[in-house]
Amino acid sequence: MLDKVKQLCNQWSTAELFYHRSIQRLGVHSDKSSSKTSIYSIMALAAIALTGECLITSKNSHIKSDCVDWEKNDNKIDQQLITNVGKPKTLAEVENIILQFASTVYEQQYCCDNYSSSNLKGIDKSEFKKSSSPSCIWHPNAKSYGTPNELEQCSTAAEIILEFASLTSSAALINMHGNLPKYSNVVLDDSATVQDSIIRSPAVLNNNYNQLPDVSFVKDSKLIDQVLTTSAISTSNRDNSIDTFSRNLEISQNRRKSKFARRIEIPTLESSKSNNLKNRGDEKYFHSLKISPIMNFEETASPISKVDSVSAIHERVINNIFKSQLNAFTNAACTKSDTIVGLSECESLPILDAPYDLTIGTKLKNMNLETKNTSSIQTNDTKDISNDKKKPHIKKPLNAFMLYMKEMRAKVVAECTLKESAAINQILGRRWHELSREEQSKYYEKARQERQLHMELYPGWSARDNYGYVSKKKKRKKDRSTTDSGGNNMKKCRARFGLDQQNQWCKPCSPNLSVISTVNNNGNVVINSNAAANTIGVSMLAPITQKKMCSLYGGNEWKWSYGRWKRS
DNA sequence: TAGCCTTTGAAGATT
DNA sequence: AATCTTCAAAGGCTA
Repeated sequence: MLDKVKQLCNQWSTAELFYHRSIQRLGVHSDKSSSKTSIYSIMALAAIALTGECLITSKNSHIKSDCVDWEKNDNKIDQQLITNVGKPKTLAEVENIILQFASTVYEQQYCCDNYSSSNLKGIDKSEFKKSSSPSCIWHPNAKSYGTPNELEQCSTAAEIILEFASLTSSAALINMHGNLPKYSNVVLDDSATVQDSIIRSPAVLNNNYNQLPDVSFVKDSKLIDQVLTTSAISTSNRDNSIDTFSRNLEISQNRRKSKFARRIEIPTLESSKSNNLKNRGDEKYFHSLKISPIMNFEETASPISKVDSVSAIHERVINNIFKSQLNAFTNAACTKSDTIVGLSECESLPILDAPYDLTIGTKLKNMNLETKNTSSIQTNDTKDISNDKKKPHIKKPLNAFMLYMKEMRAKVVAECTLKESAAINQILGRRWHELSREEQSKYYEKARQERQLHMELYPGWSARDNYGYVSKKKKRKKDRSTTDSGGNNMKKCRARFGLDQQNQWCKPCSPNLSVISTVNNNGNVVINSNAAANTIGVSMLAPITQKKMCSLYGGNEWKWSYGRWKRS
């Protein structure tokens, strides 16, 4: 198991390296809005996965026998892939394979471009389709882009990737020569080509849509089960695992609008169905294949919905597969480091300080930077320095408001044309309080999931670990301001104007939304001078605690209810 | 260039 | 138990 995880990690890092290098060598931009590039990317990724899998499984004789089937095919690429099975390929060899994959696809596309943009009259489309339609690169013998039943079955992750990749490119090409759809409701970019419009077309996407969620070609049900059980959240759907997996795949396609999708105007009845799929561009399939935590997961600014939640879960599921295996490996390596032979291999493994949240890629990128920053922070305390070096900085999970703020910030910025975060945060704070309990509960639930996931990913982590991460200078200043204005002034204003004239209080004393507070676990309302005591997430307008209220006005029967103090 | 500002909530630290 | 402190995000501003 340990060896497998090691190999998986190595394949992982190698795949990423090869992917980027191949993209560079192709001279194409990694612009995700380019559907052509996405196809290249998928093909390259598929080739990488295949290559990596050959390396991994080369020790297994039964796998090797699977590879023998490829020899039946005349494809030179396949020949190359199996040439050195069992021997680690050099960088140049792997890159050449990838480039051949990509160039093959390009030639086919270029050829199709010419045909599609020229006069197709007189050409037997079916014949052309038969001869030029690309085959599945994993199952080259399956010449047709047919129903799932016609597909050979897959049993490994790499096979699934390849199947997706092949279907994606196949679907685009076949549609070019099949039923060319009408795109009256589509406004092309100036730079958009006919080819672009075809590949991005709803019909093409529809075709893909019909194919992709179907995982019937996945032979090994354990694989699906593994995917599902890795998610702590989706366990309730396990009984219907295939459907759930399909839904996750389906919904994940719709996470983010493509550049093209944003330019679709005036939905018509005819296009209503396709508009539902308008975002399912090729890049979506690339997104769906993003199994590397290093690849960016971009967050949308769309409102929270079930779609988003499931999509997020889907992302998490994929990432968790590798994280869980890596964690298992890491823990085993640490606890048994004395007994593991060849531990030096661990050092060559990529450092996957995987972040906790849903935007895995971005987080990882940031965290890597922050880890460097952390190590660069110089203090006189040698203990801190040594600790920083030992531990990568793992950030706190976002709370409900932070999640809300992250999502709505762009919207507020667009509306208010403000850029200063402090001002925007004030607006967001007000809007947060204007939200209904139901609306807020969505974010609380999301935050709860974040904390849960964070706990699973970093079992030993504590918020205490991050104490002192921010400079102590800031702490000193805050302490001073809190003492000066928050403490004494509040007493003065309350004493001077009383609770009935809180509108006369100065800002630091005012029980406005910035000072308010919360109901703690005991039902007491607590002042939130700068932060809150242990809360249950119920924000209410209450300037003082019950205890203080009682001490000020006598008795102990005061209770905060529906926005005002009442004697019980 | 580091820290401030500004928000709410979670959690650790302190009283 | 109650209260205080810190840190999560964000990006313009300031010393």
